[in-house]
Amino acid sequence: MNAAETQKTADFLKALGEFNRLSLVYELCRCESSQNAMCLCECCSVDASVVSRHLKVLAERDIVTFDKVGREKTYRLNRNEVATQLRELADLIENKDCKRGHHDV
Amino acid sequence: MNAAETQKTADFLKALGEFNRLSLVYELCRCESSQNAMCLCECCSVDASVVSRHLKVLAERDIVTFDKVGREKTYRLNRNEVATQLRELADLIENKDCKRGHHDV
DNA sequence: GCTATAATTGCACGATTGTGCAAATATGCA
DNA sequence: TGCATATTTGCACAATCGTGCAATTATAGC
Repeated sequence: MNAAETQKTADFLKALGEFNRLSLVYELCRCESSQNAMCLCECCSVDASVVSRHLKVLAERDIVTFDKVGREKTYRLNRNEVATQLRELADLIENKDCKRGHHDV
Repeated sequence: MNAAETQKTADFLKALGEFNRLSLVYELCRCESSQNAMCLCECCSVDASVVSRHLKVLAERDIVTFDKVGREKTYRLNRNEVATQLRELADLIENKDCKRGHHDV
């Protein structure tokens, strides 16, 4: 596990590991269709600018994707990608394959 | 998903979502046996006090457990618990069961 | 064109966080 | 008892982060 990969995984987890951002993810999880930011604002009681910034962080980590329709941006959760990343980490931690190779740097 | 649960999950992810802490987790992942903090220090180039604090955070979130043997504390990764939490989140996000219940607060 | 709405950006602020160093504490061993 | 080693704690500091507000940009509709 090199440093760059570790950093990338840490950034991914950190993006999810904040209350309002995780709330946004849960909110998007509940929605079958894409949602614009104004709609998502309602799920966490913060300013629209804050939601905008949180969504940007989530998008940077590929946790959400958006389409621009008119003046709105509609966001959707990258369900498969996020779930896959979490499961890969779970597999690594549960250790299917790394117990033997001690200190194989 | 109530606020307390959301906060708990966010705290768990935040604990994993820091470079040196995740490095410690990976290091423990590589080790079949428990490791004391001094040994773990070697995997991230920071002061022993920093490692001590990071391990405390990981222990608070039940990511690692420790035994005290003499003046040493030996840490081990809670593989199953951590993997389970990650998989549960993955399942939730991939949405086996919540798509229908819109706004079921 | 003008106005209303959606979203972003700049700025400021307080809170939290990661860190190193030195001191303190705890324990093993001679 | 005294010294060495493992770990924690107190302190300080810089950096990051989450936030609100006001201003700005982008776009739809009149």
